[in-house]
Amino acid sequence: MYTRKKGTNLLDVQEMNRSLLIKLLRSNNVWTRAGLAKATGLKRATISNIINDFLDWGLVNEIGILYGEKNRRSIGISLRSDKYRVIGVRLSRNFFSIGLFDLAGVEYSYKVEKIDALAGPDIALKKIKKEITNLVEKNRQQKKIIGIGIAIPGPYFRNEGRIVLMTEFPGWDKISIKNELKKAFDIPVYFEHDANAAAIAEWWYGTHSRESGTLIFIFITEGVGSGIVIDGNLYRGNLGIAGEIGHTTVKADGPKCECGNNGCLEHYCSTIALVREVKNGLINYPQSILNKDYSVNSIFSAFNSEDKLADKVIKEFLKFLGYGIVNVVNSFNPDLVIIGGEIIQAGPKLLEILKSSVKEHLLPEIYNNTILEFSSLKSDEVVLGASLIAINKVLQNLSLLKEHLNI
Amino acid sequence: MYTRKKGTNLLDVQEMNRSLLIKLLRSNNVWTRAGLAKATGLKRATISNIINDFLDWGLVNEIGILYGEKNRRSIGISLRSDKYRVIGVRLSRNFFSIGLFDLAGVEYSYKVEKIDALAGPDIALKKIKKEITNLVEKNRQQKKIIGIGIAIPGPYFRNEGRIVLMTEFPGWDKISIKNELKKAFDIPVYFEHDANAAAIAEWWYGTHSRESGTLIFIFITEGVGSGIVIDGNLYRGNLGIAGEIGHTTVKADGPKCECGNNGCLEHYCSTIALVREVKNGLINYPQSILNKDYSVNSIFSAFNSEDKLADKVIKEFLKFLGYGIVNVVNSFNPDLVIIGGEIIQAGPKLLEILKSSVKEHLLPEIYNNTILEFSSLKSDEVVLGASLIAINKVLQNLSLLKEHLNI
DNA sequence: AATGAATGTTAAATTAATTTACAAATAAAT
DNA sequence: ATTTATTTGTAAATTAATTTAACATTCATT
Repeated sequence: MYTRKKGTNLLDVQEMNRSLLIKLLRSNNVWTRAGLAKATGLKRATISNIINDFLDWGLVNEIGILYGEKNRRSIGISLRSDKYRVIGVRLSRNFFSIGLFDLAGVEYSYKVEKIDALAGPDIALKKIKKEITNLVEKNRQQKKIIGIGIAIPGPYFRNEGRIVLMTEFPGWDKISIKNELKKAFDIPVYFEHDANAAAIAEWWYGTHSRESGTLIFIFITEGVGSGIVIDGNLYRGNLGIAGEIGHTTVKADGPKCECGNNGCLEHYCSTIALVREVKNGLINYPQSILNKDYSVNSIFSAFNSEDKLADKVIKEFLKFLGYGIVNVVNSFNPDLVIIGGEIIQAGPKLLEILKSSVKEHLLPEIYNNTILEFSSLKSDEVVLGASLIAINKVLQNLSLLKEHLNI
Repeated sequence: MYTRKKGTNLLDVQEMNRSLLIKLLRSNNVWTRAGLAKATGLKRATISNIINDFLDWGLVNEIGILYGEKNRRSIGISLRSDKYRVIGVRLSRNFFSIGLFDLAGVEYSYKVEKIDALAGPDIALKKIKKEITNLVEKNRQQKKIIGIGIAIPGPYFRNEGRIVLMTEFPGWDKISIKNELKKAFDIPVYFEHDANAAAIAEWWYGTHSRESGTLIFIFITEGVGSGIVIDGNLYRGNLGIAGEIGHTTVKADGPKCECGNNGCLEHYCSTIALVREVKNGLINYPQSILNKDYSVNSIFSAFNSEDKLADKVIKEFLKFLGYGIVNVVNSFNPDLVIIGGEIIQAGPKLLEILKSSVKEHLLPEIYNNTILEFSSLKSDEVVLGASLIAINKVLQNLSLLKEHLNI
C-alpha cells in the first residue's frame, strides 16, 4: 500500500545529510572533508561540522594525511566499522551457518552446523539459539553486538514471520521464527529470505559493488528464487515475496507444482531437478560415470569432464534457466543479473553455455546492455547478506544509530 | 546505473514541502490549510506561508467556506487545474488519437484519426503535427498549452528515442519521433510507451486511484505489454523496457518469436493471436457464427453468446494469459493487476474465467492479496496517460512549474 | 454567558546550511 | 628564492526555512 510522505523540516535536513555522509563513508574506505563536500554538493563548513560531530560520537576516525587534488594535504576520514559486531545466520534445509561481522561486512568468525529441518523446528532452533548465545557471551567484554540478521529459505510473508510454501520444512510453517528469536535475546533481530540476503550482499560487495540500478540475484540451490535490488534497496512487493521466480511458468503444459502452478521454473532449474534427471537418465546412459554417485558435485565434475549424461541433463537445465533469465530480463530490465547458489560451483563452462542460451533469446540491444555473471562472493553470501540486513538497519537509521552510540 | 544522491539544503526543504503540497492538492479536490498541516505534519504557519505564496502565483484558489473538524469554518483551497492545458497523443498501428486536457486530467477535446503506419512515418507524422498545430492555434488566445505527451507502441529505448522491435512499423525504427516533434513545436514534448502511459493513467484515475504500492497494468491489443508503477512512479529499468512481458516465455517448446525468444506470451495472448486461432479453427467448427466475420469484436460477442469456437479459442487465450499474470504476480508481487486494451471489451465473463485460471495457479495467500480487475477508465486511457506524462513533468518539478508561472 | 477547541495569521525564535574571511600547505610561475 | 594561486580546513556572521508562541475568529458545548 502506498503511504503518504510527510513534510520536511530542519531536523530532517540534518538527518538526511548525516545519513548521506554515512552512506558515502561506507562506500569508500577513506574520505576527506573536501572530498565529501564535492561528492554531496554541501559546503566544506557543513561537512566539517558534521564530521566533527561524528568524531565526537566515535563514529569515525581521522587516519593520517592524504594527498588530494593538486597534491594538497588533507585529513583521512574513515568509518570506525570495527567498533561494533553483528551476527548473521543462514537457515537451510540440512545446515545452518552463523557468522560474526563488523559494520563493514568483515568476517570475524564463521561456523556451519548440520541440522535436520525435516525433524521440525525444535532441535534446530535450540542449536541456533545456543550458537548465538555463545557469540554474544564471547563478545560481551569486547565489541558490542548490535543486531542479528537471519536469512531463511523463502518465500516468507514479512508481516507474519511465518515460512510459506516450504513443504520440505514440516512444522516450520506453524511457528514464527522471528518471535521465537526476538524473545530469546535482548538484541534486535531482523529477518530476510535467503535470496534477498544474498542479493543485498552482492549489491554491496560484489564485483559491481554499489553501481547497479536494478540487480537481480538468481539463487539456485534446492529451489530457485531471486532477490531484487533497485537503487540499492530490496524490492519486496506487496507481501514481501517479490522475486519468486521459481514458481513462474516456463512450460505451460509442464507438470503441476505444489504451489498450484504448472511448469514452474523450479521444476527444471534446481539441484533437486538435476539429481532427479540424472537418476532418470541412467538407464539410457549406463556407461556414465554418474552410475554410482549422482550427487550435485559429481554431476558438475562429470559435466566438466564431458560425461554424456551430465552434459545432456545440464544443457536441458540451462535451457530452462535461460528462459527464466530471459523472462526476468524482459520483465525487470535489470542492468545486472547475478547467478548464485550451489550451481555456480559447476564453473565457467556452465556460465558460457547459459550465456549463449540467454543471448539467443534476447534482443541484441537488450543482451548487450545486461551483465550476466556468477556471484563473485566466495564465502557464504547468504550469511554475509543476513548480517548486512542488520548492519543496514542500524546505519541507515540515524536515530537507531545514535541509540547505540548513546547520544 | 545507480546515481549518487546530493546533499540537502534549505532551498531543497522548501522545494520538497511545496512539491508535497502540490501532490496533496492534486489528490483531493479541496483542502484546507489545517487539513494540509495534519496530512504533512508541518505546522499551520508553514502551510499558510506556502499556500499564500501559491495564491500569489495563481496556482491555487480559495473557494468558499468548508466545515472541518468539530464543524469549525475553514477556507477551501483548490488547485487551479484548468489554468493550463496539455496535449496527449496516442500513436497506434492504424490510428492515432489526440486529446486536450487540463492539469487535473479533464478532457476538453478528443479526436481519432486513421493512419497507416505500414506506409512509413512520413504521412502519419505530418497528420499528427497538423492536429497538434490546430490545437495550439485554437488555444493560443485562451489557455496556455504547457506540454505535449506522446504515447507510442513499445518497446522504446528511452535514451535514443527510437522504436525497437516494431516489425509492423517499417521505417519507424529509422527515425527519432521525439526529435521530429521536438523541433516542430516550441512546447516541451515528452515520450512514453503506451502501456506505461495507460499504467500511469490507471494509477492516477483508476478505481484504486493513488492507493497502490505496486500496480501492474497489462495492456493487451495487437501485442501484450505492461506498465509498472511502484509508489506512484513508473518503473522503467535499465533501458526503459521493463514490463515487456509479451516476450517472456510461457511455453518452452513454443514457436520462435521475432524477438528471438520461444513461446512468447504475445504469441498466445494478443488480438492477433485470437483472430489467427479463430481462422485456423474454422475448419473444425463450420457451424460457428464466426465463419464469415472473425474480427476481434465479433469473436467477443460470439464468446458471450456461447459460440463453441470462440469459447475454445478464448479459453486457450485465457489459459496463457493466466500464466502470464501468475508470472508477473510471482515476480513483482503487486497489490494491483489491471487489465486494459481491446481485450476488456469482451466483458465480465472473460474476467471471471481469467480470475479462476489465475486463482488455480497461485498460492491462496497470494491470490487473496492481489486485486485483479479490468481497467475502469472508459475513455482512451493511453491518451489520458500521455497527457499525464506531461502534466507530471510540470507539477512534479517546482522549477519547471515556476517557469510556466513566470516566477 | 462562559468555556474550550479548531482555524488561520503574525512576529519572534530557532536552527541548519551558507557565506565570508582567514590560516596553513603546497604547486606553479617568475 | 620569492611570489602567486589553489586546495584544505576552521570560525564567525548571515541567511532562510520551519517552528514556537501569542492572538483573533468562529462556533460547539456547558
